[in-house]
Amino acid sequence: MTSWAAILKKVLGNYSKACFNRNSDSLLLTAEVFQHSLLDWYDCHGRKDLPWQSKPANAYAIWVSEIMLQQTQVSVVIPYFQRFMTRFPTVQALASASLDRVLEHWAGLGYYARARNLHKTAQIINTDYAGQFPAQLDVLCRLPGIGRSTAAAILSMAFSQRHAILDGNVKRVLARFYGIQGWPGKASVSKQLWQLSDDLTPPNRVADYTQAIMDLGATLCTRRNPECTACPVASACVARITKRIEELPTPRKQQAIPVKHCYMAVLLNSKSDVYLQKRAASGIWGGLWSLPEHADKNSVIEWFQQRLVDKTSLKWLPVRKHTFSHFHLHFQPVLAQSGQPHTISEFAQSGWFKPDQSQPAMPAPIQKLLSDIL
DNA sequence: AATGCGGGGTT
DNA sequence: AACCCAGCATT
Repeated sequence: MTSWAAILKKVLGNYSKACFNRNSDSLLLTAEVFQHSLLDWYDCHGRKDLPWQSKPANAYAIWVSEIMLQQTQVSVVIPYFQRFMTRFPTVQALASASLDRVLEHWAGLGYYARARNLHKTAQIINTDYAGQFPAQLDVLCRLPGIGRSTAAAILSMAFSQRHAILDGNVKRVLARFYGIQGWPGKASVSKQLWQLSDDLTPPNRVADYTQAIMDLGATLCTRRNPECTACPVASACVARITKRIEELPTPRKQQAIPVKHCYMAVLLNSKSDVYLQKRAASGIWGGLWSLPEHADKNSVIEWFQQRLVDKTSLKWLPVRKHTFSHFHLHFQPVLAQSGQPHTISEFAQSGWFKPDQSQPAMPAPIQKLLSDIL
């Protein structure tokens, strides 16, 4: 008897009873009320001038923005988006650029597989689809870096196709509105939320609706201290009615994250260029340029000795800490100046770089280290 | 079904 | 220090 529909009927005084009388299907009815309330709110308070919003819609810009916005906040994305679109204004420009150039424009955003997938997908669209976005959900979903939610977002916002999305904002809004318990990463919970998102997605104004429900989650229905007093659907929100706003959506069970230790070799030549290696394509900082990494002290010392740097001239700098989503990294930079030009060939690509330039693409903590010490 | 993958922001 | 954020790919 605490079903959502029962609660809704009790509290839904301010939305017209005519709606209830007109249709006996409470779910369908609810969807219509929800859509109308949300779209009215969007017309007054939604965001309509983000850099990737244009009339007519630019599918390329929407795609790039959607990838950048994965696990990344709007305010962080905007300057990256501007620079990226200036340098790669079209899918053709992106497809014909080198991966290194793309990564340079991504450095600092994190989740670098997104940039590699973006580049790969640009080439696929350019060659297999004549530069035009495939406008079918299942086709889009097969492209690297595009999952169900991102595909639905592109198709709804760029092509006005009716598809439901389920990003972090929508998960939070729906988990609260329907009082759905359980971590949304769990398959059964995710399945429920996808069903509800699809139930609510309207056949008309779907582009506005998609933006509206994300705006609601991003600006009012925030993780902490949501502004329920300004929310267009607050009167029917189960979490609000049952005072469970702070508990929903259920957070994932957090486990202690490990600390990993390593050394980073900072080798300078006579011109004070720094020696960098290109990292493997997969794993942490995949494809980026970074300092030679060593697991233990002996390994660093040996590495420097091979380059004619004596053990006694090494400068052991203070340990620096960086936190990833799944582990802490404590790394100690080891600084030395080499009298000789370095000629030993490596498995990885390597070279000397001016530390004060934006090239090549470096991880943020390495960039920070070099700017601090050089 | 669970894990790997960054970095910036907030509290 | 803990937690969050316009997810997806891999295993």
